[in-house]
Amino acid sequence: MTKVGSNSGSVSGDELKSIVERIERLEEEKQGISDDIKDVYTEAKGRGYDAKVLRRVIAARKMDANERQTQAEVFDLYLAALGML
Amino acid sequence: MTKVGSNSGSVSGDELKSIVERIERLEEEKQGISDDIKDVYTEAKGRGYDAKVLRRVIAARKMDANERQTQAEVFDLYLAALGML
Amino acid sequence: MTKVGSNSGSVSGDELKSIVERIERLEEEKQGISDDIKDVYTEAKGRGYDAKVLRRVIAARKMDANERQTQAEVFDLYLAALGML
Amino acid sequence: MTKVGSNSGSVSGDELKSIVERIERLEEEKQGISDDIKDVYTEAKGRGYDAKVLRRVIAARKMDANERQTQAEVFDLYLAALGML
DNA sequence: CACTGGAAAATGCCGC
DNA sequence: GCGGCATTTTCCAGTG
Repeated sequence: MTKVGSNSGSVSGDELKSIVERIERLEEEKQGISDDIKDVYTEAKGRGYDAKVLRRVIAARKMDANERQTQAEVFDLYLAALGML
Repeated sequence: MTKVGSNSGSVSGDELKSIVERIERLEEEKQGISDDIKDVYTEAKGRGYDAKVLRRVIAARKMDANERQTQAEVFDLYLAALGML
Repeated sequence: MTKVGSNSGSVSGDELKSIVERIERLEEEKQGISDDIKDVYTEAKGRGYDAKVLRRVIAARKMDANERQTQAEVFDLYLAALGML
Repeated sequence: MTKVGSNSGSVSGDELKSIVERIERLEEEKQGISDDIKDVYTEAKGRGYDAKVLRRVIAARKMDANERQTQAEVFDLYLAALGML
């Protein structure tokens, strides 16, 4: 049951306000970082890199090496089954 | 575990092909409808309507149809606690 | 300028309604097909296929063969430059 | 054309590495903040708040801050034409 | 033809 | 553990 339900229609404005503001503050920071990331991609693009591929590289690095290998194998297996290899 | 893992590296090409083709067929149809929608927007634009606003009207109506009031009481209560009402 | 702007605040309700309803009708159909696609993925999963990889296979097939090859080469090139190959 | 295409198959590992690492660093920070946000929601939940509603409150405030009234006149006009006001 | 903004897809999370 | 939902990310069309 929620706080709302458990106290008959009254909520501490201060407590709630604090929570909301903390979240909003964090989301601002997060947005700032997202913007920074975007900037780096833009810069990379300016230097001649292909942003799309760059994203795939980052994603690949994030993946555990073994997992990556496994997925690649399954992928090829499916292509082979479809006669595409 | 995936099919791949469970049968030592072999996949029925026919079954997979059937699945893939069904999906591709459906995606084609879907694309066709997307094109139709785009056509309507284009036509509307030709008649002087603002496509951007049109989209917002559609979105608003969808929200209407769905819930619009779901959880609204609790929501208003929170807004009130924040001094926003 | 939009229709709205060009006729001093009046819009033909019938014409607009027709447009909106046509779009909504099409979007319903589209949603239905999306649901169908989801069903096929669910079924495939039930048969042991890895849905994630399946999506990649579909995407690969959609891509022009040459373009795919090019992207793969660039991808490997980047990995090599990073000492990951 | 990408850097790749323009230099016959070779990419400066150092430059690329720098770019990739900057992005990865930023994404780490971003993830950390996401975790912080999640923590706040968890804490709020522990105090009896409904996380789902909280999210809607935050979203509503964001819309407030942004525009809320952008294009609203045209929008209302269309709604009126549709008999929705 | 690059950029912005909006739609679509994919991923991840939370609940049962 | 799985399905549904919300968020995030990716893609694409419209615009200057």
